[in-house]
Amino acid sequence: MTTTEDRRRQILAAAVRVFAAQGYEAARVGDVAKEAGVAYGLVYHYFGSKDAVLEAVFREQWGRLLSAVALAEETGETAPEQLELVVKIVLRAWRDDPNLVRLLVREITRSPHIQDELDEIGQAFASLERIVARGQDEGTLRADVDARMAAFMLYGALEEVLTGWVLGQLPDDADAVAAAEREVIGTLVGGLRRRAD
Amino acid sequence: MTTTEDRRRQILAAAVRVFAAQGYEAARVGDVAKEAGVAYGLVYHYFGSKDAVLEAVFREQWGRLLSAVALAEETGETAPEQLELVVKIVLRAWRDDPNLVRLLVREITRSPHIQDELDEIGQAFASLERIVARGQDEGTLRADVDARMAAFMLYGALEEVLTGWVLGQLPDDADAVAAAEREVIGTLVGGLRRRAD
Amino acid sequence: MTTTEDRRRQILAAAVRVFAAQGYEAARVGDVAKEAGVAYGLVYHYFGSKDAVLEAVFREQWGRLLSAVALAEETGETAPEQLELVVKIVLRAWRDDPNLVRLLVREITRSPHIQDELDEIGQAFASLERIVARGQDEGTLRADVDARMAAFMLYGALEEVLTGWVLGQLPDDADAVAAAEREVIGTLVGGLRRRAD
Amino acid sequence: MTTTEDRRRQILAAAVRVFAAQGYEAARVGDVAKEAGVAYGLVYHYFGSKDAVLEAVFREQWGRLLSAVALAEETGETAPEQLELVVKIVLRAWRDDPNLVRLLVREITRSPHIQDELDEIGQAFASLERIVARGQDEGTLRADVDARMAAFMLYGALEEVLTGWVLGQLPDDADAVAAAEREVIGTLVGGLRRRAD
DNA sequence: GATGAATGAGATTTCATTCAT
DNA sequence: AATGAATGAAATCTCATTCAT
Repeated sequence: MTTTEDRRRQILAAAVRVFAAQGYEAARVGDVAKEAGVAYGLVYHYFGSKDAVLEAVFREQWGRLLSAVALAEETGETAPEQLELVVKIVLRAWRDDPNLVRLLVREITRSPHIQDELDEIGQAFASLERIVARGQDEGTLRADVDARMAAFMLYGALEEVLTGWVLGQLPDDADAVAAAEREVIGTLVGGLRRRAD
Repeated sequence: MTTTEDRRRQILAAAVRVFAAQGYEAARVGDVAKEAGVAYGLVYHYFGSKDAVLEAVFREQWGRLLSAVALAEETGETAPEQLELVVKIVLRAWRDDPNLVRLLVREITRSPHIQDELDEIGQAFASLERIVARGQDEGTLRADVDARMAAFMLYGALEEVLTGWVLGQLPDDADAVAAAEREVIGTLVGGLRRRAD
Repeated sequence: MTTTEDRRRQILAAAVRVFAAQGYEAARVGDVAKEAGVAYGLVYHYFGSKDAVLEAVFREQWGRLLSAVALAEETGETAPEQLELVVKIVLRAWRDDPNLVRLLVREITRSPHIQDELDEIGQAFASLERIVARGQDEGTLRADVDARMAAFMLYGALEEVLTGWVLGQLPDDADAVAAAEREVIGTLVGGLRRRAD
Repeated sequence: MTTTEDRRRQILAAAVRVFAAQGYEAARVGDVAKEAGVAYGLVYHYFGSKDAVLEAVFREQWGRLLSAVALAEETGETAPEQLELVVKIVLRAWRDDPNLVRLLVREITRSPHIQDELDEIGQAFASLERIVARGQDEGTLRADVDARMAAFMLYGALEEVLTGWVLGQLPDDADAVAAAEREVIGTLVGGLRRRAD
């Protein structure tokens, strides 16, 4: 049963692999179909267009990551602790599904196709921004940094670490991933912390 | 005179504008030619292919930025001061040539075929990494962060700020740019500084 | 049914007509598609490129002729009789499919990129060579001619007669074709025959 | 002095080499210029077009060969002896200028560009045809072969031997060339000879 | 005469999308 | 639901020819 829904997921998972490997523009619809082991036209049966496939990946998969981030915001902890949690969530997503993360990282900020329609992305930034703002109110984060700017820096640093892993320019074994977590937290979150001085 | 080299630059400058406005994939060679005010085939006279145009932009324009970064390394100042200089150089490049920065930011991650050949980028990372390592030796930067990882975080944060400007998600008036400089320096370089505690 | 294979043949047959009429270089892929009554891209669906279409013509159509030649070799007859059979087969191919012969004659020498891959042609020469060599062993053919050289002369004479027909420089009505058969046999095969003197 | 005429010959000689190596269609005008060591545009200064270059090669170089053939016709000897002379002239031309012969052989019969304008080629055939016809009148050549057909067969056999040399499929050392002469004469001219029977 | 940059028509090829089965 | 042949617009690239210097 749910064969229909299974097929959909099967194609979506294949799309993640193919888009991650070749980039969205370079990937052909036929590559996705072949990777999924289904007929050419079936991609169009389930999704209306190539764009729609990418959008579905973003909406459905990115959502998983974003809802995790949203959960971090709900925690009763202090802002720095919430930021730490966000860093951990994002970096660990790499371990769970590197292809997905690779795709999100590569295409998300840059896809003219998508941007307008997907405010989920904006929500991630908004979420980070809110956490920072709250921290500034609480007095746990330095107040001389624009909250939105802080969110961008944090996202950028995370993205680049992921990119380093994606492109094999940074070691990505378990130890390195664990160390990266500590280092990003120490540097970024540390850099945002308000100090006694 | 040097008409030949001028023509080359003329086409390259047009390519930067067109690629920045439309994205590399979406831009047609004819658009570049028209923007440069030359005939279709002349682009192929100077560059062998559309790809080669992009590569030339990367190699030649990106090089200008990177050599500026390299100069920062030559300064006799302390590592944190050198890092501050790098941040200023990169962020100010936006003011000087937004189209170029927009292009570099948008396409560099997307072009797998370019990346390999362009070690200039690798050199920028190496430069940053060396500065950080020296700072750790001097005792001016915290030693519990891998130098290469630190370079990635710094680069990523800078890139994302630029991206924010490119996509209009961050304010980019003169004041905002000046403030961004202070904030990135405060957060990132600050986060890497060794503390008395 | 077998619609797929039919379509392939349909395009191939159209290609033979178009290439024969205009020459390979002058013919456009669109001409082939139009002649076949199919869309532009379908040619690329079945064959990967314009070159591949020509190669397919050579391999598949030329093969039919060559296998006929190979059959001549299997006959139990004497070498001169086998050579006569070969002459008849080749000259009659003109009557059966002038366009094909026109194409083969015009393009085969011109296509250096094709030649290497097509050993079918080499096999035709080898076949002729073997027949001649056997005739020399049998004592039915003169022994003071290199067998391979004899094969080349025979092939060349046949090709030129076909070329004469193709280009309208030799009469090609039924009588002329019948006469040509006798004359080529009389001259070439006769010239190779061992004589009592 | 005659610098002008020298330049012309220099370009023509380069064209022979380039056309022979790549084929006329595949060769680019720039290749000819580079091979000649002159500027691109100079080819157009001396010859009006790419076609005109080929035509000049045919007219001027082919003429040398044809006039030699014409001389054979003037000899007072019998037809078979004249044919032998023609065979020798053609095969020895290979030794003198293989590239030229390669070009003539490859393109002459097949160039749609040229054919109409160049009746020199027709004259070669006409010359051969006349020799054969005279031989039939004299009673030295068999009368049951159409004279024009005989000319075609002879030309074709010669062409294929040359092609064999061109493509390296037949040995072309001095001994082989000498043997080829005897063999072609023995077979072709022998095949056309009238016999006592 | 000599140069080679400049032109642009025209060719091949790609690939998202449609649609008959 | 599933298939994959069929379509054709649109892109890249080639190269003979022109022309200003």
